[in-house]
Amino acid sequence: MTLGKCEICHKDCSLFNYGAQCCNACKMFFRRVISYKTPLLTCDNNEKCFESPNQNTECRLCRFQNCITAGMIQNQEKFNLSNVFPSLLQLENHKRFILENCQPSRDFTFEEATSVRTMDFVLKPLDVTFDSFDWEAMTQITTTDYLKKLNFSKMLTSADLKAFLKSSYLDCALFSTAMHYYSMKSGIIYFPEGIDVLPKETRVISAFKPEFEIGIKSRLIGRLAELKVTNEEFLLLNMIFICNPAARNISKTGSLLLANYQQMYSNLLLKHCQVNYQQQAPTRFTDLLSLCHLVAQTKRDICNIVLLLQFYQPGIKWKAMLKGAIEYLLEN
Amino acid sequence: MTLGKCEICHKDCSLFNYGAQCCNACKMFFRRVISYKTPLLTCDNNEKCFESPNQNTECRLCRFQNCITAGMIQNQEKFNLSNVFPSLLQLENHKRFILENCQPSRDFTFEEATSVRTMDFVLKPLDVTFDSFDWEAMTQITTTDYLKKLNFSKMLTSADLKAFLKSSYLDCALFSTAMHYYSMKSGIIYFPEGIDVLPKETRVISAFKPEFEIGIKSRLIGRLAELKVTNEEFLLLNMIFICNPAARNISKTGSLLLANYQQMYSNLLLKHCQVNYQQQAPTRFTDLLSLCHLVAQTKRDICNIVLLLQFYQPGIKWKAMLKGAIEYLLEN
DNA sequence: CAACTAGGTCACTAGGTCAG
DNA sequence: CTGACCTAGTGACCTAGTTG
Repeated sequence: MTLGKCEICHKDCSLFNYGAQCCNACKMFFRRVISYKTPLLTCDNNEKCFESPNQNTECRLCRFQNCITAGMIQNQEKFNLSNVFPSLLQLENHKRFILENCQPSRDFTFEEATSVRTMDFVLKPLDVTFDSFDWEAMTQITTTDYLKKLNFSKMLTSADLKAFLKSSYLDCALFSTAMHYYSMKSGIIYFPEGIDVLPKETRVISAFKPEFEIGIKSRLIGRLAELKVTNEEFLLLNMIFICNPAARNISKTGSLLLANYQQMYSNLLLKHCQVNYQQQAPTRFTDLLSLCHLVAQTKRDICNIVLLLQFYQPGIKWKAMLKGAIEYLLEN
Repeated sequence: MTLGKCEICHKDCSLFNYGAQCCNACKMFFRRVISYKTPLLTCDNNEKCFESPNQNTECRLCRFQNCITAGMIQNQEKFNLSNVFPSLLQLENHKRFILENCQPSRDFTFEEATSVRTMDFVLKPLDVTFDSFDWEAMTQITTTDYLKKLNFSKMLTSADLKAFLKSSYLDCALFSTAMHYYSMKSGIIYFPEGIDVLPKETRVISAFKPEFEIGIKSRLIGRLAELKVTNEEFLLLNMIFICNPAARNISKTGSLLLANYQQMYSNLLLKHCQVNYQQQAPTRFTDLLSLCHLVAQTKRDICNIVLLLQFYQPGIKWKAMLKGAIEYLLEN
């Protein structure tokens, strides 16, 4: 009867569950994790339990990594629109509230912001005013904080979480900002209190062309308006862009997990389009996905601005957060 | 071998089952549903799974809708008198018990009563007395509750269930009341405790002719007595009248399902007549079916009374239930 | 007897429960 | 949190009855 072994715990087993040959115990474990019944995942063994197959201590995180490696994947059925929207919306609103009303409890570094540790925020006194750099740093910190709260973030190893956060936070921040100001009927993006997203230092750069500025401030938002993107579509698209299995330095397991989630969000968006657009669903779906290119282009524009700033204004004192972010950005 | 595709799940398939080209899996699914082995049917996807043909997630309700649309129909053989009578009788008796001994747990609206949600009843204290309007509302609520418990009701989408309930509850209530008091040897209908079915407000209407009153109270019951309608005949006739494929606002699929059931109950009644009346079976069958016109006529009379009441007694405060019911009635 | 179909059986899996 | 055990839905396969 026992024709094989559980791919996770290597016990004798002939069952198939969630797409992998696995015993009942591992099935139940996987199910509890992916259904967010038991969200906390840490490893006391340097996240290397699974590297030695004869190890007798397997922590929950490493056990889950094994599940993903074995190809286990959650049933799409419970991952439906009515389950997913409310939590995404709540996270998005919470992020916006923190961004507009709080400040970080101290000067976080880029490495700290992209680590597993959570960051504290305190209410911002009314007399504190942020300049463009402050807002940029604040946006990055709230965005990484937001990304860490996503369900699948808690299923990544600390190294993969870092790789994921570094690779996705900027796309997420850009897309989310554009969507926010589009929904406020604005044609360009800015920071709260009407602060320009481009620091004043850029004004004196002779090589700085107006096309650049327009590109950054209104290319993405303009397309959102053209397509009349709804909030639901944005939330799903954002997840699809974020779950990038090709994130730099990510492990094979992390990549698999992100690919699974990207697939599920993608299916969900297609379904959403089919319900709302019938025959035009494939066109709508493609139009929405093509926003990905605009986000990437905006990111390249920002990269160029940073290079120009470094060249023309070498004396700028970057905040800890921005310094690290820029280093990562220019490493590409 | 594979000359076509399953009309439900679109897999390659050359079989015909239950009147449609369909694979074994869909055959088994349909069989289980119509035999009430697996009664519960809900959709998490807004009941639109079947609107997009390439969807990978198909819920049970939508899959069943597809079966009906493909023309699948149950074998009449298992749908015989000895299977059908006991459950119909039990539902009818249960409704009568609730009507005479309970009251709604709160003031339901017409929309609530015709939604999928079940309604709660509580035992009526002995000192509570109902007037004519109370009884009318109570009759409508118990009737919709009764209709929701019919097997095929659980196979309708929520929208179709609403359309079905709104279109059928009054016929059902009128016919059932008439049958009840005919079987009690009464010549006219009334409400429990001897309450007049016509509210006292009608007495002062000058345009109110006695023929009207007689029509409503004794036309139908008189004909039941003339024909000496048996309880079995009533139960089947009631189903035939209720399963009206021409219900207003019903979808094509819902209409098909009701037509199927109407056909089956109709076949059953004819068979029942043949057993009990031999050569006179066709005559008996036609006589019984003609009761349909009397129910419709009684409904028109009620419609007229409501119009008169609204004209002569504009100050009446209708209960929530009656208000919605009247609006629907007068929309025709 | 060969092709076909209604209905039965049963191994299999997703998900729930509950004692430990 | 864990995992043995339970339940319900599923669909491949089987059987018996029908028909040309």
